[in-house]
Amino acid sequence: MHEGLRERKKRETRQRISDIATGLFIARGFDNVTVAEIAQAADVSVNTVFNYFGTKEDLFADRQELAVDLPQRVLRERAPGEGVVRAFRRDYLDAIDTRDWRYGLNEGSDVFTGVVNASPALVARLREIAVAREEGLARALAGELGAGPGDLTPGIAAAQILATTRILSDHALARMLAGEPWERIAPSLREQAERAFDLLESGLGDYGARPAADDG
Amino acid sequence: MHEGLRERKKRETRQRISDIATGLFIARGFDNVTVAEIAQAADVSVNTVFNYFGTKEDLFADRQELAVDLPQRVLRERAPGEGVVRAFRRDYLDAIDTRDWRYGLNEGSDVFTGVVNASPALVARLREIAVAREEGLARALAGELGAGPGDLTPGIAAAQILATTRILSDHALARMLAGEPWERIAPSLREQAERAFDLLESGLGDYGARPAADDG
DNA sequence: ACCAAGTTTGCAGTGACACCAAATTTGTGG
DNA sequence: CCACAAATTTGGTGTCACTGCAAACTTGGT
Repeated sequence: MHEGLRERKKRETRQRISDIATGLFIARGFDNVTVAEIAQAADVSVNTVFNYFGTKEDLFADRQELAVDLPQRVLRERAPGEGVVRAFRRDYLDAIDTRDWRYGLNEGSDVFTGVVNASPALVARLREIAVAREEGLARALAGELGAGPGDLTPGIAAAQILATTRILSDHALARMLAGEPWERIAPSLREQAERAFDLLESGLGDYGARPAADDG
Repeated sequence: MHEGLRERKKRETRQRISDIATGLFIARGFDNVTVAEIAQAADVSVNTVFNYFGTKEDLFADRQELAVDLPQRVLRERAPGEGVVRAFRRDYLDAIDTRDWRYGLNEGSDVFTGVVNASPALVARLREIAVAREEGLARALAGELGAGPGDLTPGIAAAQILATTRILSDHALARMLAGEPWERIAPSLREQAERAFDLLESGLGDYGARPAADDG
């Protein structure tokens, strides 16, 4: 039941391809690197690359795939009596403080984002992953709360929660890309997160109500 | 300042290509139709197709593109004193009653959806359009309410509102695809919409709070 | 009729990816 | 150590979206 030579080589080859590809992508941009090039640099045939990775985008997204069920973990591990929104609020604030990668706030995520934004294919890929995350969370919520198929609340809750974190992180990322140091970003991000989650909890109310026109 | 022969021909050609392409897509599926085929059927060269449409997906998305600023219209035309959520609630319920296409509830939208879902490329395209809609609404909100760049509320509101309509329509679409008649779908969809927009207004609160474990 | 600008077309790539059959490598029983 | 089967890699060949370019053609204005 040990790991044979075969499996080890496979793992190594896969890793080598992924690493080399990522390096090339960061250095020269996703669209300016051909799979043939990657194959050559990794000393395998093009076919082998496609044996391991179904598409070129998979070469870059690899790690992100794993993050699909992180939201479900937050759900599962919330404290007794703790609502879903509170759990995510806690988790997000914690991610800010520890600069954890799970909401894309780690160091180097600006470089990563730069590469992604330069390629429509990668942008599309990340969105797909976001959708998977949302669907996963929605399913988990529905399952745990025993919601029937006619109850759309789990889906809506999942969408709203992840939309909130997404917008918070997008904003932070934009500031990082603009060269603002993390020390300046973090405190205001904390405030914004607090306000955003407050909004989630208490709703939009009559946000944007236009004052009755009193003509004068 | 009339429309010359040139411009008319252009419009006609574009329309012909788009129509023929759409027909072929619906008949045989997006991925089973080549651009060369479309070109031949439309009696133009492949290059001409790409002159009018940047990508193959553009051939199908064409009409949807126009819908990008519909949400902004809802915002702009809301009544005095009416909050954003209420405006969209009204608009969505109206769309159900009139079976309008603006939220994808029209007849034939199930066929459309079937074609889209069968092709990853088209799915990605529609998501892109959804993103554009969201960004547009967010910008419009921010502009009208005079929100500063540090205020994330417009973005969050836009995301939450469109997420709500998206989920409502997705659900309805799924039922249409399952063959359920519209007459049965509409009433329950109305209820679900009411509840969904209520949720938007008043927030998630402590939704999903897990009861404190009293062991026994 | 004639010229300039706009449009269409053919041609020759490039690059992602599919399919397949021929090597090559690795795990296993004798 | 020697097959032998299964897994893996590889080369080859092909399709299709899409690009860039220069030639041919169409249209508007003179």
